[in-house]
Amino acid sequence: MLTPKQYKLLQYINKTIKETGCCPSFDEMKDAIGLKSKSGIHALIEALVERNFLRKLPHKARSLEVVRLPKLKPSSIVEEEKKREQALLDAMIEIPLYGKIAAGTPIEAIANENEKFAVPYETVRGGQFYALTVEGDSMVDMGILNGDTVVIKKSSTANNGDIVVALVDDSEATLKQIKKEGSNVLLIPKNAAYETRKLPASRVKIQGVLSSLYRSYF
Amino acid sequence: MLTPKQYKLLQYINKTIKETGCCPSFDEMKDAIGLKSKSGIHALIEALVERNFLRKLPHKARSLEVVRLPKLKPSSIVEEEKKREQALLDAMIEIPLYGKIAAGTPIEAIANENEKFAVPYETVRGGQFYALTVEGDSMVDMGILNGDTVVIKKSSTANNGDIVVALVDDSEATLKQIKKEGSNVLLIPKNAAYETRKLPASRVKIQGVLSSLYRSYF
DNA sequence: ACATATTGTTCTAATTTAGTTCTGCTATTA
DNA sequence: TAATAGCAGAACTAAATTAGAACAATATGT
Repeated sequence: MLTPKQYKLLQYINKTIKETGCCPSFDEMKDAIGLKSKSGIHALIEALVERNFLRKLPHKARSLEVVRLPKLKPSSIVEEEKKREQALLDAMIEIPLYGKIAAGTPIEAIANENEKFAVPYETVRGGQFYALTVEGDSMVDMGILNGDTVVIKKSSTANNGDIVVALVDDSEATLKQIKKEGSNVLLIPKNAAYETRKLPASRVKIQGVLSSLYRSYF
Repeated sequence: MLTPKQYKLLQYINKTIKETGCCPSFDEMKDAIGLKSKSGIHALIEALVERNFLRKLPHKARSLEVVRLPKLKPSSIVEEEKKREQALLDAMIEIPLYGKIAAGTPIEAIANENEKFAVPYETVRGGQFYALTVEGDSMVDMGILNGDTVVIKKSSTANNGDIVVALVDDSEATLKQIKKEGSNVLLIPKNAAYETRKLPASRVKIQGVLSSLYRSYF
């Protein structure tokens, strides 16, 4: 099967051919995908040809043909399955409540398997999840308050702009928005009173991505 | 027969390819099935390839393809699903999701009994509850954001400082902090851009008190 | 046919991401 | 106790991605 870039390019090629009737040039593709050089497009196309998703004539301009597309499940089937599973999956499930997050201790170290937090099962499908109690006000501008419970999806990777549990120097866990900047990582608090931290990527481990939030008013 | 981990991994790979069109990386797989190291994934994949459930291109990243799926689930997985069905009957309760709150319409008028919102049973004992989707930013300074779901306990009274669903002139329902001032009532938004409204108590009916809040980040 | 513009190919090299291998720990079982 | 399976963690190897430039083949207009 395909890598994400290969998939993106294949979709673009297919869409363009469908819409315009002719195949995009390498330069158009590199712009569409967001590359600065078309050599990368060449490599992606070679891979797609090798995997039999594309066919082409060598040295012929705009001669690509889409052989097949990765078959996504038709949405009607997805809907059907969702409905059928709904009854089963709407149940509550308990996930571990690991304690408070703000600063100081890696999460594994304070893991206490006894405490649990109940969430609807459908919200924690497709991954491993845990809950944390928020301590402090470093994220108030995104509506994450002291005392809130956040549900975190375990992951060692994240996208730019995600709110993550980041472990710094194997010793300090914090909840912050993350952005990559070359070989550095920015940990961005959402409160004007706090400052963004810029750290080499090697000092920061991602322990999970914010998935949902729960707050009680009693 | 497959081991539980093998079964889970195979299902995850199949689901991911069907949904996204591209193959997950070892790191994504380890997060999804709850391993901390990808060496375990390697072993599982080797086993699945050997048993002809998976196929891959040698020396290519993200090249897995699902050959077939097992007919039988490992018994431990069956057990787990049974347990979950049981949990469905025990722990969960659904409350009506009445629609959006911001302004304009009394809640009863837009009540749609079809939509439900699942919450842990313990959190909605001792009263009648319903859920609303927040629309607008008039409460952002208390961490209540556009799109959040709030759980409201039905009540016609409230304490000073409570956040309530208030019905003004039988026509307009809003979520605001409430304060009594003699024969008047203050409806206080929590956003500097909005102004507090002061109304005679006779024009304001309380429809419920904010009990908890839920937010999803996906 | 000629000149010129487009388009596709190749190469080098740096960086990031992904896959493989190995070592050792732990719990289980014979 | 020894054997084994499963997994964590690190070290290592390999592939994918990206950029830049040079170049080759093709297409186009005159």
